[in-house]
Amino acid sequence: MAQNHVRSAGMRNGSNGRNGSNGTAPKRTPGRPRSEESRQSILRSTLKLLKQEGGFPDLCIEAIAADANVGKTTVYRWWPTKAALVADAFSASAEQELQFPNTGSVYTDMRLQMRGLIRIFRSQRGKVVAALLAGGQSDPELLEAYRDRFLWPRRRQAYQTLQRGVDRGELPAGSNFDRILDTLYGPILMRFLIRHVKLEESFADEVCGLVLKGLDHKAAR
Amino acid sequence: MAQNHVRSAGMRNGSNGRNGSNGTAPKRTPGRPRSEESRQSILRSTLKLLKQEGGFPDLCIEAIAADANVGKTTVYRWWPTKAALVADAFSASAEQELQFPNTGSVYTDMRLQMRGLIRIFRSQRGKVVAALLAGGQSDPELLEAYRDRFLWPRRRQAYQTLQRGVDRGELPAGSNFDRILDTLYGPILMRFLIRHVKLEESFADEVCGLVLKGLDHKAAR
Amino acid sequence: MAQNHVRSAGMRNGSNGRNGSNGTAPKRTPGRPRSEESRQSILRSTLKLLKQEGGFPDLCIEAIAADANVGKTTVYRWWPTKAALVADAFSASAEQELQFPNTGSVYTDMRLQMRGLIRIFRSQRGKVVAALLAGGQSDPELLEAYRDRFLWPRRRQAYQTLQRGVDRGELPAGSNFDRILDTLYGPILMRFLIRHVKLEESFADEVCGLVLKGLDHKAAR
Amino acid sequence: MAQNHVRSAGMRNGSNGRNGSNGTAPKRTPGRPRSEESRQSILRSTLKLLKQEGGFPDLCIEAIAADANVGKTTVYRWWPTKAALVADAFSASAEQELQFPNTGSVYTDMRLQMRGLIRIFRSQRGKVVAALLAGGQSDPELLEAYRDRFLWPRRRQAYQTLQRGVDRGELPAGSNFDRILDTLYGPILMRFLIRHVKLEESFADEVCGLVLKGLDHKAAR
DNA sequence: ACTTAACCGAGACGGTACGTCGTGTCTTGCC
DNA sequence: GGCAAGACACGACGTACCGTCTCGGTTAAGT
Repeated sequence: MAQNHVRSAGMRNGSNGRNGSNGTAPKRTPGRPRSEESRQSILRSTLKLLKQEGGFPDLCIEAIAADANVGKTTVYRWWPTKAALVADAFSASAEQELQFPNTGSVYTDMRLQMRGLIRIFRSQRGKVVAALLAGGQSDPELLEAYRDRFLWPRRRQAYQTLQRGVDRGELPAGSNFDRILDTLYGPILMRFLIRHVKLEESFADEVCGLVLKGLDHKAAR
Repeated sequence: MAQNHVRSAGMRNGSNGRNGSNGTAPKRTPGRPRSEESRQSILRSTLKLLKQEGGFPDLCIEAIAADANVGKTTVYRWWPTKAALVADAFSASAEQELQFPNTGSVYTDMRLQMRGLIRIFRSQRGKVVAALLAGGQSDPELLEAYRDRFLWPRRRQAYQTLQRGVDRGELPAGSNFDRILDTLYGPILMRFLIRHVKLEESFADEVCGLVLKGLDHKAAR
Repeated sequence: MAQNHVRSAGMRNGSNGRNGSNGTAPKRTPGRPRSEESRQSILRSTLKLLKQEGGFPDLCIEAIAADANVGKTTVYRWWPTKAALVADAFSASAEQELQFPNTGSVYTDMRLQMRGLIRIFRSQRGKVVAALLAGGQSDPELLEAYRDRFLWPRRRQAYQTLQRGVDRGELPAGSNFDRILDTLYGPILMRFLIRHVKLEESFADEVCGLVLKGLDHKAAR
Repeated sequence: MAQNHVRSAGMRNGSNGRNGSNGTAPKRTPGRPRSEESRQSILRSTLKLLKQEGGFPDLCIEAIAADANVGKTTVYRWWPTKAALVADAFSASAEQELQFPNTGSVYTDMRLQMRGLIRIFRSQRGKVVAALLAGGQSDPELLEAYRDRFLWPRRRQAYQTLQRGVDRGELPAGSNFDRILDTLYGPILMRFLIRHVKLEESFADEVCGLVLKGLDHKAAR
């Protein structure tokens, strides 16, 4: 629900969202408007450097500004911390992905989406997620950003997928969705972060088998 | 007793592994022996500061040395990186806890141990684990330290617990233990790290119910 | 009245240099005329801040613009450098003071005027003069402004005063006026700038005594 | 008298000044001693850059550190401000110069020394003095440094020179030395700083003539 | 009345230098 | 040879101003 940025870099001027009843004046703040070009250049450089070096801690704003051909001030003007910047950059890159399919089977829907997640975790993009979660351990705002922009949007879709399963009778009515979802995704996250066992796409199938197969006739609450 | 660090600098001298009666090599290098007092003071300060500040990234060796009343050189002499130091400090504090009980029921054995883990995660010690995992995302050695000193010792015990379940017929023969364990512990780790849902001890019961109850008559492979 | 700045940007338009009756060029450029209010506000703020902070080097245009409730652009539009601005501000504040009296005695005329100068040096206005001279050491234009607007106007009057002395026979004919004047004012400037001895008004009397008394019967060339 | 540095970069260790009655322990502070090489390198670079660029205000510590192959920290460790650094650098370069001769004539002694001063003012070194005095107008400590290291040492010598004149009967007994000296040097300083008249060596002769010739039979108090 | 042109405030922009902090290394004298 | 103390070269930090630039909005003179 809370969909705002870490510290809203919001829309101050520009072709911004409708403003109420006043149809005549789009109410721009005075002064030179923010450079959209710079903004995107910064986010692009952030992702680029985040994938290269030793992750979040070795990422330095000085380098981002240099890479983006931008003054350091411009970075600091719009993002209060390195964390907020990374969150924004990640979020900008994680727009329309990891949709849930609708195959008529909860098991298949979840399984396929989880496989997609594992694919992302194993790609370059995985480093960004790891950096975000790692950074979040010492920066509550960053963690909140991860939840708001990555976790909740997807989980809302997951709720619908599970609900379809309930409606179809595949899952018992009254199932605790969060409990199920954490039990499905937790194992993937664990292998992703701890790396004690190689994370394969097939692991999605295994976890789904373990968790969902047992549900169709046993109680999940 | 003498805990070596990640990039083992071995034991050169000092009051290490007793060799009084051993006739093979009473060899002690010349010079002043390593100060056991300093060593412990450093590890103590490391843990202390790790719990306080913004976790691993904000932890600085300068502060540790100051807090421990020790020269920076002494820290660098014995630990090659901040990560190694933290790993050692963590390791030194990870006494024998989280033993698995043997109640005659896999379900109960796992459930109780998982509750213990959640208790630790929710305590001050949790911050250290979080810091270690966070740091490990950009430092493979640190992550390896976590696995070697925290994960594997416990998991070896868990294997035995599960095996007892198999022996008793509670679990199907040929069960993939790692798959089961990751499905049990992953959800806890997920809630611990992402904090999207409050991590309660009862969550251990719920996950065990979801995962283990379905196993006694469904195949886990 | 309209004081141009060092690197004269001339007068383009505005309610400046009255040209009502002048038939040659009543030419006024089109467009909005320069805001006299802003101009004075800027000069006022410049002097104000120059007296406060650490003098010329710590004076910053950003602060002037803010203090004057004026856009930075407006300052830069009319004054090419900080130095030019300060020179203008100083110049605008250097009303007709420090007139030379005409008592019938060179000694008295000089002495009284020098006392007036010392009074100014010891007042708030002194800080501005000091800032101007200090800034001038690394900015020839600024120094030139000091000379043109402060030194020469007064010195021209001083020449007349000395000439009256020559005419009256108080000073030898053929006296080198600059040499005399520098010998009179140099000591005051020295104490003002170096502050090794407190600068008192009576010092004017002492220097005049030392320099002028010896002149009426000894040759000054 | 007060001969200390701006903020004494004093002698903490090294082959320092005799320490009282204890002949055995030269009492070195612990830790790595200050690098004499760095110190000199910094002072050298400071003078070099001060002569080049636009004087004191354009001198930047970053450039000094770079030119001296030294960390910025090292500069800041030993000199609190740019001003203090310049004062030190200047002082280190102004050791044994501008001695007063002893020719048997006050007039000649002063005249020759003043000519030497003018030579310095007209040389590259003059820029440093100007920078020091300019900086001093907004930095009392810097001005104090100028007085302590440049003015007073020389003035003490000047007192002796004048006293010899009194002893010889060239100057009236009870002469106010500071008044005389300011009247002699002030004019030179004025022409040096304001540059309204070219500063020639012969000006020393002229001022001495004007001031000292009148003294041998007129009272200087 | 309408256009044109220059002004104005606000404030974002790419930069440069600031003074500070932490890094990992080194150099001392003492233990 | 370990140890504390602490100076060293280095590099990134986050801030302050620089001088430039774009905005929307005046304010007149010249149509």
